[in-house]
Amino acid sequence: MNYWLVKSEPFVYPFEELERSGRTMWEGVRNYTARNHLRAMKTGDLVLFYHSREGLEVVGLCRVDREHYPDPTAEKGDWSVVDLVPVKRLAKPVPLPIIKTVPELQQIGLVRMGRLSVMPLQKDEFLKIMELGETEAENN
DNA sequence: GCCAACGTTGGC
DNA sequence: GCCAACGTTGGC
Repeated sequence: MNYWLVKSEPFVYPFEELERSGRTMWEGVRNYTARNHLRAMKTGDLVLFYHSREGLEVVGLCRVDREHYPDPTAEKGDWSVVDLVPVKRLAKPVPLPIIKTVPELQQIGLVRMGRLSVMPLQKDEFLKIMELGETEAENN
């Protein structure tokens, strides 16, 4: 089992839309590093869903339901997609500023390489974000 | 809206 | 094959 994080601009494709439709083809990746990560995804791998540009938080969890195949939206070049299905929305979204304060999460792509849209996570990194996202709103 | 970081392109 | 110029992403 591998763990990943993908970014989406919520005004283009929010997590709510994935929940509504029940499935999506993760199209449009045009970066070789991100594409190679898509190609490494296996059916059943878990994928955190992050809202970029607006929101700036991890909002949900989804799962790889179909491994990579050619991106039908690519007019030229060698690009790939996977299919994702929603698993659940996080009880509490995990904001980027919080992630940046967590020592165990300093190595993740979200922090180290801001422009990468598909990135792997270590299991403990994945679990840490899930833990933050599942914690009930506390104290305040 | 600005700009840092990174990727891509193209001249040489 | 180097590198300057340009384009894009995405946080701030």
